[in-house]
Amino acid sequence: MTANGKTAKNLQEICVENGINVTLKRRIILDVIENAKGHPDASVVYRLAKEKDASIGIATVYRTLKLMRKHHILDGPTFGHEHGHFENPTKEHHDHLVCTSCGKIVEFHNKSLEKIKAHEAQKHGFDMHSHKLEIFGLCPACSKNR
Amino acid sequence: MTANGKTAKNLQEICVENGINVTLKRRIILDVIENAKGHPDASVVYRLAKEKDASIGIATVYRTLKLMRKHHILDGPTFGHEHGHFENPTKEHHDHLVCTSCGKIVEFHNKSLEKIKAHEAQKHGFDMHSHKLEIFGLCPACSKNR
DNA sequence: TTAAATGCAAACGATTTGCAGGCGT
DNA sequence: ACGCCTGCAAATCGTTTGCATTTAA
Repeated sequence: MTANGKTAKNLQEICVENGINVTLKRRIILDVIENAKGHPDASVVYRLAKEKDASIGIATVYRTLKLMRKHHILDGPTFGHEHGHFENPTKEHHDHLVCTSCGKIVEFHNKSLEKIKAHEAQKHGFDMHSHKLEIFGLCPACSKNR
Repeated sequence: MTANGKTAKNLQEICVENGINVTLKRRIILDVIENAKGHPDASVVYRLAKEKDASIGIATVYRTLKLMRKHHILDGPTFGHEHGHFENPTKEHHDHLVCTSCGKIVEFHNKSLEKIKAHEAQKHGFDMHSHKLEIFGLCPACSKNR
């Protein structure tokens, strides 16, 4: 947030600050992401970008997304925790801190958090049967190495 | 089967309650998951299961895990967004209620929740850069149809 | 001119599926 | 005997990479 209370930076500006060369294709991809509803995946971005510039290839989309991740400009659930890890539900519920650099996972439990989850579900008329919270960031060790 | 529904059930019991045929191979896989440290993925489960029964194939592991997910017995990333969805960090954060029956998604925002997230990250020395909370259950409409 | 960026297609790793054989009831 | 369960290998899906070409500073 800036002093005037508005988030002023767009993705393109953030890229420039990070020394990323914002090419035409990359600009199109960034535009798509900024204007996309919800949480698009690579194929959605590809489709939307292709509507604006039919010459864009899927590889460029992936390469651009990866570049953004590397600079911590974009991130998302599966970034840093790529595929199918499972949880044993017979253990007591806990939430996760996930290090996006080394993959380290720290479990924690917070009663107030659980209460709020239940409350939000009830508030929207949902019959909750499970929930998952993941917090992504840098663990102390990786944080130090920057 | 457990005498009362309150004491800790193991995965095998939960399967029986769900009408799942617990075969020898499946029992081995369930054992592995219950005793595994941390958050194993399919290949880890496969490796550990194979130590107990060398004839187990990777396909059986995947089929078993999928079956568990279908019955909401195992929780995994597959529950929500399977792969590469990402979030535009310039937008305001929100959490999700996901209906496991019809797929409906309701977004919500809760300031206390956000505070607790930040607090937990800080408490464990994590430099948080994103987070995701998903609450799974039945939406009002699907809840009514049961 | 030269390094970075790109498209295409092949490669890759994780997961799924078709099929033929096995097992339990 | 019948249908569920399984292993194997091939297929599929999302993602990455090698290479030749294009682009832009």
